[in-house]
Amino acid sequence: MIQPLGPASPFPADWFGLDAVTLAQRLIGAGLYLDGVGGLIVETEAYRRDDPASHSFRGATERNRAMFGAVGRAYVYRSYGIHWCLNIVCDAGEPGSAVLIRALEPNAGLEVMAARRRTAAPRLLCAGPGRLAEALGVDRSHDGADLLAAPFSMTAPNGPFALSAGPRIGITKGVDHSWRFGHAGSRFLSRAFRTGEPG
DNA sequence: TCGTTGATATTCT
DNA sequence: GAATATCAACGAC
Repeated sequence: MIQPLGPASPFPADWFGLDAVTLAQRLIGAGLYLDGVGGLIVETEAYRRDDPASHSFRGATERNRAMFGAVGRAYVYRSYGIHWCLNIVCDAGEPGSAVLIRALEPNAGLEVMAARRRTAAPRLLCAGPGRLAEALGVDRSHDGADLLAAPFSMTAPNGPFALSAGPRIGITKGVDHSWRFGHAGSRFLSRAFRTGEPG
């Protein structure tokens, strides 16, 4: 569990101007809430414009247009026809980057999440991008929404945290990058990391 | 605990 | 038509 060291402080909006890999690491430990329901980010993945695994690789389309818009906004897409997945758009000079939020350590609105997920096991509420979106109530209506304005809110990480890194999950291209990051040893991850070292 | 598989919508070829 | 940034149910051990 991530132990709070003090009161939550606002998330620094200028971090959204960082490149996706850096932001993906800094987001670990940050709070993410929708209508007050959510928790602390424990797992992320970075996707860049020049990255064959990224939805933005072949340029802007109707689906991915949020990735080419303002930073700090949500990019929400349908995964495998069933699930919604939530990204945070960022930009280090060239549009088309985002960080996929893969898992939260839930700490607010546990009852609401349990009802939406039809399970009360905290470990299974937000462990995976599809589960996380279902628990928070994220859907297409949130595509393009500002993560620092209602109904969303974010808090700064109360770190530093020990990070794990490894290859991204579920992709067939760009597998040579270790752009998946997590809070080392967290039990709320979608999957364990093979090594404990950041990369 | 592990591996396999079906469900399902949207995008791109 | 094929592929997909996933999940849960199920059966074999």
